[in-house]
Amino acid sequence: MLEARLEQADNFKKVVEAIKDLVQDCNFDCNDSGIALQAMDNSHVALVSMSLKAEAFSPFRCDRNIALGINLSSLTKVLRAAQSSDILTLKAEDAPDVVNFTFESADSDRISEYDIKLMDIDQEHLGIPDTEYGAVVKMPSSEFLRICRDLSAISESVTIECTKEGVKFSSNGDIGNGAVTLRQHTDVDKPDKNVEISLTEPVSLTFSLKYLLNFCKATGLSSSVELSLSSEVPLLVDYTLGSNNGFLRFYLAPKIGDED
Amino acid sequence: MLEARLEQADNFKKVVEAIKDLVQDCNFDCNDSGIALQAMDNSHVALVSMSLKAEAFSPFRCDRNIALGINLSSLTKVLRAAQSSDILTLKAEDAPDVVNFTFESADSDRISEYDIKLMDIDQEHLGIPDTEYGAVVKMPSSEFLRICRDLSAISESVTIECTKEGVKFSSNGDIGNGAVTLRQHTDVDKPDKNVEISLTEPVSLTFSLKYLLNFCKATGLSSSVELSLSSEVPLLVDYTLGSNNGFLRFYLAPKIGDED
DNA sequence: TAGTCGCTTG
DNA sequence: CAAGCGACTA
Repeated sequence: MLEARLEQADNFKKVVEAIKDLVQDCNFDCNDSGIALQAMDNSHVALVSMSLKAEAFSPFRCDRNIALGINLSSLTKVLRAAQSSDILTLKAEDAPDVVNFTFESADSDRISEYDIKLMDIDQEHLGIPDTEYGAVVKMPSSEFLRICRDLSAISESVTIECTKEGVKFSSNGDIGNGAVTLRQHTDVDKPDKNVEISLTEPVSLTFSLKYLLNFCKATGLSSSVELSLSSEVPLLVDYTLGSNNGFLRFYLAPKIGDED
Repeated sequence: MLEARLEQADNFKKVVEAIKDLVQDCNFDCNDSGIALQAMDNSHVALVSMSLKAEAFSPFRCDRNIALGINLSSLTKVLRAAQSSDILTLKAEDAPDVVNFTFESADSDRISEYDIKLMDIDQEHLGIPDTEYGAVVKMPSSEFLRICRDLSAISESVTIECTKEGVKFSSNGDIGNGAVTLRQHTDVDKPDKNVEISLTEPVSLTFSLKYLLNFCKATGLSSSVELSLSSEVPLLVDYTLGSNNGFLRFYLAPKIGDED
């Protein structure tokens, strides 16, 4: 059986909120090391990969590997019933029909319990190659959100250009053009504001802002985000969850004809 | 003649907003003790009973008993013209064709006046038996709203089960099941958050969430709500208006086949 | 289907 | 105290 208790229901809510617009149904793969999820988005352009390590929970118990096939829209409905400071406990039998979510208010005077029916989902298991990226940019997640939002007023797509000078996000559209350039900088006092660039090769790739904005729903999960780019390889947008208790990663194939 | 002056138009607005979706036309029965209203909802499943005591007004004058038959949708339109902090005055002759609403801004710089035509409405007077309920639950009205909302994501109906341990709201639906349990608790520091249960007999009854959600439009009128239940008797959902100046009560017949 | 209002969260 | 998200209304 599976039993996983999370002190802050909020974290799980945010993870689900961040992926529910990309994926309809997916398996939550549970084993003794934690809970993981991998899925292509509905239009097969983006890929989501999430991991919540066992250490994120206390306690965490999972006797056998089980795949919980859940409809994310049902899950969202249920999670809406959780106050953010509630304690969330996830339970399932070894060959389950349902997964059980329990939300307890901190003072335990209110207990909500929900069962969600499970579904069989074809496990199109997606090997994600371990790529050596030409450029890795670490920046504040709020900054990334801001840039995607601002540039989406200009165009549907953004070109991310990484050189040793910095990273440049630019869009060209009908009303004009826009570009935001970040230079690498580190400040020990405000590590959250750091922009760090590791470059082995300059890159310039173009992506759909609609998807990037979707990924940005994970902003609340981590103060920083890591963008990894290489030519002709999907962009990796990586949010590391607090205390390194897991991650939420999005992959997005570049647009082919470059500029819009 | 009738003349009733209410310091806060807002309260009257909220009362009307809370019932306008249940009832199309109804009589406002005015006499020297105040203004009252009773009506079945359009589908004859729910009953609304409102009372605004004379003390809620200052001044209040009503020489003869009069029934003001008003179309609630017209009334709503007129009341929308009132700012929430306006002073509302309601006037009618003894054998009136119209009822007059006057809204004055607090500083009296703005006076709006509306006449609504009255209609003859068959006074199907509804004796509401004075029931001794098996269970009475007093809880924060916002909590009740929250529960009805959450569970309506699961099903059309909710079963309310009252035992000496607490009160349990549960729903079964296609995507799964949900239940919220509240234990009795009182905290003198936060009386608004109290959950108080008076039980003479355990009860379990099922109701339509659509109607309950409708009743919840009265949430803004009172920080707490009282649910009274007995087997095979309509549920009473009771919002006491501020300073005990009246009430807004809803009655809803239980669903027969219990579970959905 | 779009805009407004209220509620909840950070 | 301000912003974002969700619900309800027109």
